[in-house]
Amino acid sequence: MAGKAKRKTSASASPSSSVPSRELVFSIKTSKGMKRSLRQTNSRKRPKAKQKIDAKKPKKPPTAFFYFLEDFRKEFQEQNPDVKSMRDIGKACGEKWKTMTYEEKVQYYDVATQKRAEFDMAMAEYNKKMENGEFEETDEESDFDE
DNA sequence: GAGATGATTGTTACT
DNA sequence: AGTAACAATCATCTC
Repeated sequence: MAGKAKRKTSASASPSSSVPSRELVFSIKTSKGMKRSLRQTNSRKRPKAKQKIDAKKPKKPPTAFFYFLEDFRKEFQEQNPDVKSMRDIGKACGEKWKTMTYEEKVQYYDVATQKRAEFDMAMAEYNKKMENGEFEETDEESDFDE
């Protein structure tokens, strides 16, 4: 296990240090709600929630919020067995998420950041294969000989 | 009965 | 630079 921290991205968590003050450059600004607003304005177009089975393209890793959801959901169900759907939980989770402090959220951000690193590598490999022509994802000219 | 949806925020890719 | 779409999950809804 020698330091495998090969991330050169801005994240560079550098957890090896005691990290008294995790200098994470997360852009947690108050300018949130904007994106959602746009989506809502345009109406979230969701043709199908069914995820496609694109084994070639690396799926997007769950965000910090989702990790928090996973943990929060368990506790939430215990405290609120009446609540069932994830929708209700999501609302409660989102509300609490906003109340959470940076330090509390940073835990999940850190996990998400690592996942992002893997995703980045997976994407790099995916792109690399693409160059090799392993996959013909691009529907430029599917008619090869037909 | 089986498929689709809705709700939450965050991240990513594309234009 | 900004927007559109998708990531997990499951009760509920629709046909």
